[in-house]
Amino acid sequence: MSALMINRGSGSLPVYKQISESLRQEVQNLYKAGDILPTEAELAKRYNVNRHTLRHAVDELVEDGLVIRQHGKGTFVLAPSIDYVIGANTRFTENLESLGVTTQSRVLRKQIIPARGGVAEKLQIEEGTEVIFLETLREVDSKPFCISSHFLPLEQVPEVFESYQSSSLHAFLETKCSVKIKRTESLISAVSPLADDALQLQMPRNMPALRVKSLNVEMDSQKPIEYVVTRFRGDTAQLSIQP
Amino acid sequence: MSALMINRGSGSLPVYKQISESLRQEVQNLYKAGDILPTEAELAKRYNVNRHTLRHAVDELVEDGLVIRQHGKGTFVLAPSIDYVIGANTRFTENLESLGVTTQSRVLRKQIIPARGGVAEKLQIEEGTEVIFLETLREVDSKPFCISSHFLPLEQVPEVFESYQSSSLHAFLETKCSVKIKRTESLISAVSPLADDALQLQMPRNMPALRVKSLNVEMDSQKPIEYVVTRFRGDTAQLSIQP
DNA sequence: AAATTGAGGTTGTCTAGATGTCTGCACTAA
DNA sequence: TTAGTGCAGACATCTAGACAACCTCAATTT
Repeated sequence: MSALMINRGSGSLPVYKQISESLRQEVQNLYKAGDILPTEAELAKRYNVNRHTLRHAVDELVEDGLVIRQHGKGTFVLAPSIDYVIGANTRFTENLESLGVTTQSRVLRKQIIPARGGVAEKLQIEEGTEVIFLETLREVDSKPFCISSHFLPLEQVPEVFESYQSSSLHAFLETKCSVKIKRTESLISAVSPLADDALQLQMPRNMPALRVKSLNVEMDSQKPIEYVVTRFRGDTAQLSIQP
Repeated sequence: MSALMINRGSGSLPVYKQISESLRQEVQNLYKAGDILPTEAELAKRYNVNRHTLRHAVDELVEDGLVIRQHGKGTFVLAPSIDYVIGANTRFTENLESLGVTTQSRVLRKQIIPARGGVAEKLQIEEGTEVIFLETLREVDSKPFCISSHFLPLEQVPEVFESYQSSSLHAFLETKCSVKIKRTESLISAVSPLADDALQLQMPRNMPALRVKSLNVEMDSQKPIEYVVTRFRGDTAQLSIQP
C-alpha cells in the first residue's frame, strides 16, 4: 500500500514529513469529524517507524488543527475534511473597485450597535452613536470568497437596516437612500483569520488572510457613509490595483 | 539561578514546559532581535536535561514565533511581534506609489539569471533571456521593513547591473538609463513568508506576510522594464490605496 | 445498589545514543 | 589570488526503552 511507501533515501523528505502527508490525505479523504485514529503504536507498526517518529508526524496534523489528542483516550479527527486544495489555477483576481459594488452577498448578521473607537473615528461620529452593523458573505463558484463587516451610521441611512436584503449594497444605497458614494481610502494588511472567519471561509487558521479596510463617503458632501472591513482567503484572492 | 530550578516532582509542570517558560522570560528580557541563543547542547547541560527535552522546549518558542532555527548556524531571536499588535500607532502605512520610488535600500543580491516562466511573461521577453535579478532590503527606523525582488531585462538597462548601488532604483533608472517608468498593475495577496524572507524581516514564519507584485513599464513605449515582488510583515505594514 | 479497586490500553514525558545535513572557516593546491 | 577540500560546530532526524499520567470498564468490596 502507498501508506507503507516511505522513502528513506537521501535527498528525500524526512520520514515524519512523508508520514504526516500520508496521514493528512487519509484523514481528509477517509475520515469524518469525530472519528478516532488508530493508536500510535498501531500506526508506528504500520509505517515501520518508532513511536516517536510517528508522534512527530502526528504533531504536524495537530499543529494544523486537523486532529486533536486526548490523553488516555486517543487521537480524534477534528475538522470535517475541507478540500481547500481548490487548485492553484482557480485563483480569483479581485478588483478593489468592485469590492462593495457588485454581485450577490448573503447577509450573515444585521444589527444596531453603538459605535466604538475605531468605527466612530472613521465615520466621524460621537462614540456611542448607533450604527448599523452588517456582516455579509460573498461566494464565487458557490465557494466562500470573502466576508465583509459594514458599519453605517443609522441616522443617515435607516433604510438599510429596515429593508436591505441581499442585493448590491451600493446599488441599494443609491436607489433607496438617494446616496451616491465613492471610496476615499483603503488600507490593506495581512492577518491571521479570526476563528469565526476561518470557519466561514472554510480555511485553516494558520493560513494567512488578506484584510482590506475601506472608507466610503457621500460623493458630494464628503460625509462618511460606510466603513467596511473585508477579509479574503490569502491563497485564493488577489487584489488587483490599476492606477 | 532560576534557570536551574526545574521541579521534577509529580504534579508539577512537565520539565520541557518549565524550561520553555524560563527561556521565554530570558529571551524577552535579556535578548534583542538578532541575538543568538546558546547551542542546544549548552542549554541542555545548563538545565540538566537531555537535548531532546531541550529541543522540545525550544520547539514551543519556535511555534510562538519568538525564535527561529537555522540549520547549521544556530537559533536566533526574532523581533517581538506582540508589541506591534498592541501599539496600533507604531504601525507603518505604506503608500503603494512610494514602493519603488523612495528611500534607501540595501542590495542583498545582484545577479544575472535567465528569465523563467512568470518573469518572462510579465516582462514580455523570451524564456531564457537574461534578466537582472536584484534583491533589496528596505529598513524603517533601522528595522527591516520589506524585501523586494526586482527583475529587469539586461539588454534594456545594463547600467543597473554594472553600477547600481543603493539609492532609489527609479531615480537611478531615470538619471543613468534615461528611462522614465510608471506602474501599470499591482497584485496583492497574503502569503506565508519563505524561510529566508522571514529571517530577513525578523518575523516568525507563522505570521502572515503581504506580497505585492508590480509591473512597471517605460512611460512612452509602454515596454515592461521592471517586475517587482515585494514582501512586507503583515503586522507592521499596511498598504494605503487612494483612488 | 453503590462505591472502590485494579488491570489494561492509550497518550505524555524523559533519557540515551547514533547518524544525517548544513554552515562557516581554515587550509591547501593550482 | 582563487578555487576547492576538509573539518568542526550546530541543528535535524531516527531509533530504543522506560515510566508516568490518564481513561475505561469490569471485578470486587461495602
